[in-house]
Amino acid sequence: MDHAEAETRLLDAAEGLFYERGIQAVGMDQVRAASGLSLKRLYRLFPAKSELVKACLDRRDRRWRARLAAAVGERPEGDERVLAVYDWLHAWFTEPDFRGCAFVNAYGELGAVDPAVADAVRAHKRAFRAYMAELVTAAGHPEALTGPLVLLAEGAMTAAAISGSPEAAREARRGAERLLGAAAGRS
Amino acid sequence: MDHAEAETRLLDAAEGLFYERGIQAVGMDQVRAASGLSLKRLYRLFPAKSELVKACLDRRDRRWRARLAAAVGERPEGDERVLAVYDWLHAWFTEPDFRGCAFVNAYGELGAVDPAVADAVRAHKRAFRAYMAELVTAAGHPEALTGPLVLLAEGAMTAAAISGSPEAAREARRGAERLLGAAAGRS
DNA sequence: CCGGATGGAGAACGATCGTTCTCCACTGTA
DNA sequence: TACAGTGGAGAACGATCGTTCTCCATCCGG
Repeated sequence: MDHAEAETRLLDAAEGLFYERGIQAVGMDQVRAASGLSLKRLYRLFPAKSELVKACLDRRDRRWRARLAAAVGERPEGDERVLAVYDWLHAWFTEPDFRGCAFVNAYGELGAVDPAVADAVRAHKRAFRAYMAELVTAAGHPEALTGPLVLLAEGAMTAAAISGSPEAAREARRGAERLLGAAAGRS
Repeated sequence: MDHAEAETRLLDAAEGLFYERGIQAVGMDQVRAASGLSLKRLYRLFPAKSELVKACLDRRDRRWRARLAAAVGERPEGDERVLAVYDWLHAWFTEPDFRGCAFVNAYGELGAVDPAVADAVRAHKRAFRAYMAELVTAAGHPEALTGPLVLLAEGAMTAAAISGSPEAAREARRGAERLLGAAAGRS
């Protein structure tokens, strides 16, 4: 197993466990067992748990935004692309292992105690907001609509996690349709 | 110091520390030091940390909803009362020690690992949603508006926590005004 | 076949944490 | 003054965790 594959396996295992059970609740030995690597190799790749956490968050940020952008990109330009965000959220919430926004979870757990985590979370949310602003202005709406639209998405993530139902995405979409003027909405 | 005062001091200290730094990051000895109680007395009041955590969440739920209801009750009936929620959120976000919704934080940290925490969080959010539904229908709006209005508030809590700015409450209010039909809004 | 390096398995270490226990100072009573 | 009982301070215990170290099997060039 070469360096790149080891790192991938490690990040896959760590990210999955951290997301499923919480970061502090997962020991490095469980990460080792799930990744199949030896503890020595694990610590050569990431000399401390905090660096492994940061690497997981960074990779998840890139993947999450890429998946969102891919789903949005399939829709025609305009309001449809804004609303596609909520449809993608619904698909995400429906995944069996969905447990909320990993960044919100990490912030609640470690934001006050680990500045690197807090920074990563802020950067992720800032990037999401910037992306939404692009979609909103590209659809010809005033940028001031971005705030509420972001909050609907944000609220849907935590509401879906806590309630265990993807319905919040539908509610968020209905709210977004109304905010946008209910012109291009489907349902 | 009698039983009731000891319990109050303990819950005050524990809730403050848990909220400020996260639950797992605070040791029972720090709770003891902050409360001024002895470890023996502390464990007589709550035989385990998990029960102390649950008591903190329960008390915080009652106080949080009472404070919200008090602020809302000062406004005239109708849309004003719905919008008062967001104004109260803004005041809350502005408090110097604001660090997001304690229930969302607790859920991210322990929801997957402590069912009592998960239950308390679900109950809190359910109660908030029911309260919003009351305000929405009392103002003569269809109940279907409750979902998006709740999500705006929910999203504002986490956005304000992560960004460190209370501005999200203003954005949520503007979104809510638009959802309600922009009839009774102020700004 | 051999010697040295590599890496894996897992024991070991030091710190921390939740919880319990020990010891003692103090109180109220006769 | 003697004494039983209460409660506080903090040591102690056992478990867990992040991290490092030890030991051994395996491989490779000669």
